[in-house]
Amino acid sequence: MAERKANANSTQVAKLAGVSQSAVSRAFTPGASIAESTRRKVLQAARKLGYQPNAIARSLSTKRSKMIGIVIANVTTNPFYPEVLDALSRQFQQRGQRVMLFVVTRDQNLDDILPQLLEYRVDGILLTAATLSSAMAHECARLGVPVTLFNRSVPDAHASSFCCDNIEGGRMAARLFMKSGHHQFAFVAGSHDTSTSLERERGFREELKQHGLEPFIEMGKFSYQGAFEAARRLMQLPKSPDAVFCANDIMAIGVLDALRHAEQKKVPEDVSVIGFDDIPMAAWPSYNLTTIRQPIERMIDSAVNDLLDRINQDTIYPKQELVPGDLVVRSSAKLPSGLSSGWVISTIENRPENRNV
Amino acid sequence: MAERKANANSTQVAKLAGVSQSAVSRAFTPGASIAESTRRKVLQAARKLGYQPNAIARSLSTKRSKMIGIVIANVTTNPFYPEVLDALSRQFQQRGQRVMLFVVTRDQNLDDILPQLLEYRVDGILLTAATLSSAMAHECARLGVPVTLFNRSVPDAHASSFCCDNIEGGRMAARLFMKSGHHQFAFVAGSHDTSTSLERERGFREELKQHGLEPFIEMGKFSYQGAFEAARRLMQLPKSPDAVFCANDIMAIGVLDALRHAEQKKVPEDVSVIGFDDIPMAAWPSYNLTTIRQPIERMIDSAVNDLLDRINQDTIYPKQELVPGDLVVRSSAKLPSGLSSGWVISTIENRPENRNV
DNA sequence: ATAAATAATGAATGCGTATGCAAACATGTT
DNA sequence: AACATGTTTGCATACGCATTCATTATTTAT
Repeated sequence: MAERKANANSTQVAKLAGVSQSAVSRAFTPGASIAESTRRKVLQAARKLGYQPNAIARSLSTKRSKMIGIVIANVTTNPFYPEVLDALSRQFQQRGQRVMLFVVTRDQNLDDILPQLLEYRVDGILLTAATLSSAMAHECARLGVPVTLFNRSVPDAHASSFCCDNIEGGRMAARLFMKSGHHQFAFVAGSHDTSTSLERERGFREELKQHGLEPFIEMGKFSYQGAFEAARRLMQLPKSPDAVFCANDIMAIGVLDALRHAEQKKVPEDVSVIGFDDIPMAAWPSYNLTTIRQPIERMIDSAVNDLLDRINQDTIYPKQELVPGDLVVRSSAKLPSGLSSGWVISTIENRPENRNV
Repeated sequence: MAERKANANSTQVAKLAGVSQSAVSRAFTPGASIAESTRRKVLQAARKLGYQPNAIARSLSTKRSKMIGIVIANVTTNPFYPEVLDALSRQFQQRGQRVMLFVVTRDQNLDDILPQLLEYRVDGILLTAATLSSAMAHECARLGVPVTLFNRSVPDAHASSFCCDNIEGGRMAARLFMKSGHHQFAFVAGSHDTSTSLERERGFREELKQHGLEPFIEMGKFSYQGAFEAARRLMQLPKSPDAVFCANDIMAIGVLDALRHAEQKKVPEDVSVIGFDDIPMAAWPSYNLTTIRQPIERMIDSAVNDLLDRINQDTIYPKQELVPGDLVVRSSAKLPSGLSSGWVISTIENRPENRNV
């Protein structure tokens, strides 16, 4: 019985419904000027023909593709990014935008892939764990395509950016370490050209420096494995650190595993570890990671709102927003007296831990 | 100096280059009939105007969007899927296809989101961790849009499907358990309506049954947390199991953590655990999970090839492919004598473990 | 040199929709 | 009944490119 109907278009529907093609178009355009009776006729004819408006043609005509380009890296190496992608994608779907996705490696040059997005006339671009060359920033500006960076600070003022306050995060880690009486500090960096890693390092350093202290630095390459090896190198130092701050959680977990399984160290008795992000795994009992939580949902709400606003009114200027993180105290770092595990210390408010396990 | 040039089109380029609009089109169409000299003229004019072909218009004209719709679930709860998404997306990018992404929850009905893909006239659809209603399958077939399921077996013959041999995987787990002298068996299921979980359970059961054995079943809801709780329930049974097979790795890890941190059990001395997938975390020293590896790359190669082939020639019929998994022996399950940890037992070949840590 | 074959070009049209505009219609007012 | 107001409608056109077809330029064969 499956009648073989080919892909109908609005003209065919119009003919069947006994109206003009315009009427069909209006029947599918919310808020268009059309009588309820004709709309019903049209919809009925459309159903009969299995008609569905062609979004490609609509895009051409309206000069709006209703597509957002998302560029993301590190999807497999850092569980933080699948979370970001999930939240972003849901938000855009919900707001009636489709997502055109590009997965890249951290070192991949966007100058080859942004043009592909622009070819498809995406309404806006969201970059995550990826940076924008200023040539490309200008190109997007010229074409009037708003760009938003997520979790990367911005090179010039052509793009919006939404970041956790990495510097303050680094400071918080340093303060906690110092308050609970550590002596040798280390920072496991992600890379030397990523704002997140650099800023977290900077805050950490600066806060230590105010007390005349200075951390060792090791490179963890933003990966479990890289951090695992970095931890081993740290432990071979003559004065090996008893307080290790990592540029993100996945590296903190690598460090924890190295300390426990390769170095016979107890955490936090011998060495304290603090991470950054608060990925779900951080709450697992095997790790129980003390970390700086990035308020993903809030950050993404802001980023999505900003991007959609800039798409709809080009009078709005790009914005740089810094969202404060929360120190989530678990048990991978020694506690100063008066603090107990399971609490979130926010720069805004204190509230009990209410997530996961 | 940034000359403010608006978004040019082929006609403007043609005028500047002193040729026809057709020539411009041909200059950007590989293999088109155009003299090298005119092509150069066109490209030069194009550069001067900052012209880039409009893929939307091209799609309308050619009736090929060069877009693949990918629908994926569980991105945040199971690290296996970010890996899949990463590989898929790369493959398609490399083969000149853009990706339109939809992230859904496991229980979300695709009948609302597939039409959105069809509106954009995607050339093909790839479904991962999501099932296809037969109404939608028919709709896609009617419109001539090929559909491929990844990691889900197929309800009817309108779609291709690429799966790991889940039944045989379940069997392998059962055999390993039995060979190393376990007595009480359990299966931690993902859900009761997902082919992966059902098939893995079935293989496990069938193999046990041949020896007159039967496993306990607990529901782990395809999540760390769900499996954590399932493990606790299992340990409260009068004859608590000493061999637990989980429908995937993330649940196996949840079970491991529950056994160690909530139940004071030693793994594998008291209880053996086997997972499924071989996600990167499975190789971490904290877990060292014995598991059935899904050969992602191979499966994805096949899936992508099949989908692109079906896009390019509609004479090709959908295909159902079953790829054998490999038993990766680490140390979360007791070993039978003669087997040592760190080996991959494949149904095809034996080869040393060569991944991660 | 000429015929025959081949390559390059431009004019015209189509892809499927949205929308400005003017005409047609409905509704309410006096 | 005539008018003013507001709502619906269809016509015509634009969106930007690919492609067919007929024409012209170029090459190759004889």
